[in-house]
Amino acid sequence: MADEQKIEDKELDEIVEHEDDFSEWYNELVLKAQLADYAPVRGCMIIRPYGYAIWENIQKYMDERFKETGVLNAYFPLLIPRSFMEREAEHIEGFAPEVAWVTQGGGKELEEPLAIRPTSETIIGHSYAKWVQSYRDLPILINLWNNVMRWEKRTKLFLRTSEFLWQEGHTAHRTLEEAEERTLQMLEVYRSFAEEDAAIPVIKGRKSESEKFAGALRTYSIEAMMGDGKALQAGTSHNLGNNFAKSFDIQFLDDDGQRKLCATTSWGVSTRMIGGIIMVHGDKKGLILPPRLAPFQAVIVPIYRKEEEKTLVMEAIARLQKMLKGKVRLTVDSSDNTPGWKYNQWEMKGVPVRIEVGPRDVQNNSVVLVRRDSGTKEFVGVDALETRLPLLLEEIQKGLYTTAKKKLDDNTFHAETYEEFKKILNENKGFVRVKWSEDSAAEKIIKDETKATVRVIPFDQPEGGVKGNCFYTGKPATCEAIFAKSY
RNA sequence: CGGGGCGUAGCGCAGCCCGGUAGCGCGCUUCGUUCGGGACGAAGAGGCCGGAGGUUCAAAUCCUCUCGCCCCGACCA
Repeated sequence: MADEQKIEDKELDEIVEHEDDFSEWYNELVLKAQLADYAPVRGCMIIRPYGYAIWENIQKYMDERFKETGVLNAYFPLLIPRSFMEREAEHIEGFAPEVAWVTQGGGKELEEPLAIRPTSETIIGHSYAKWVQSYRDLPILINLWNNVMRWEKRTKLFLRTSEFLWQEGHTAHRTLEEAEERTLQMLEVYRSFAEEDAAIPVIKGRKSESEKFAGALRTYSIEAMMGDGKALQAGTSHNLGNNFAKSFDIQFLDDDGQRKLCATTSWGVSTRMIGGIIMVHGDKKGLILPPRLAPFQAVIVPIYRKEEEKTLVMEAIARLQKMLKGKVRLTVDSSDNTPGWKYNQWEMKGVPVRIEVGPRDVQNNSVVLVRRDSGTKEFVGVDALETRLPLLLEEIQKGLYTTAKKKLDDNTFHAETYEEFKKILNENKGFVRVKWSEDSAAEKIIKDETKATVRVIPFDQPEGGVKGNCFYTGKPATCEAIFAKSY
């Protein structure tokens, strides 16, 4: 009887098998790993310290990369006058349905409603117009770390919330070519961040007409494959051409004496990235964090029976902490839970390495290292730990990327015909690569019938151009595109 | 906005059909024994049963109206 009860409780407590119900697995994991919690206001989320620490690491690595390219941080206001929003026709059309408006202030109806920013292109445009007089004022390279609000109809923690944190970069340039170059440069920053720091392999490419940013000339993105085969847009970079410069009158006098319009760009990555990390690397035991972004890269679990043992073990741990300080982000779980409980807890939280220190280890002057990704155990002498642990973290970082890359490759299929395309979508989970004629009407029909959309038109195209016909329209293909269901 | 589920202790739920002093598990507190893969015993603390109206001697339970949340679709970083 007692045993039966125990088994039941254990099952209750375990996360849903993630193959069975990926969505439920995801929700439970976010809550149980204490990354985030639901907020009192529908669609909003509370990011808890453990989740926020991941975001801080993301910020740190991205910010370094931005600054290397000459970008500086600034802050722009949360509230944007309605008239600003309406200046760029496509922009307001695209965003109108999801803007939240402030209509009252100080107990009085406002003369002009204020939008809570869904993105800052318009208010940026207003300032850039003031700041730019001469070609000597260009380029302007600014990034904002802020929050934005979009009244989403259906929300999911980290992936799509009404309010989310992100960075939005906004640049202004002398020529269209320079803007294009910057757009691609930032896309490459995103790729390198995703692949090197988040260990998420991505496909770089261009968005289709229907998927591009409202008001952009061209939108580029990095697309990642989640554990259930769906696509996640992990970052976007937009070449806005002269569109916003026209609407906001961002002009300068060039060295040939001509007044010219600036070309602008914008680019963003959000807390959605955290959702991506969860869905790419997580397993049935919980989260697996890439060492570079993990709040704790290793957790020390002390093991002891008697008080004397405890003293010895804790002393040994204090020495380890001292030795590893500044080299590895470390935490010690000295709570009075049992070791088994701690193992499970920290596996749930995705800490890359567990360090076990017990009486036997103290006696041997060694520790046990356990990898979160593979579960592999190794015994390491205390003296070797200082060099071995950082190396192990590097191995895990690479291993996570390699595993994810293999999964991406293995689950990217090719289809020649629409029949084949539908068959793949029914029987497999993943991306389908096809020859494509970039026909927007056809894209809409395909979406209605299969829920799959053009995620990206990869930069990586066949040499010498695409030969053959579109898998759907039969017209001559203009590119190869990747279709998938998406978040 | 459509379809489906659900609001009872911090969390997960039972009780509701058939009205009669609010229960279980986890967690929490204290003490003791434990501790190398989710320990055990004992003693405790904790609830306007989402809200408002009704019916009734009596409502978590029946009726009406509301509010909120989650999931699935249309919209999206």
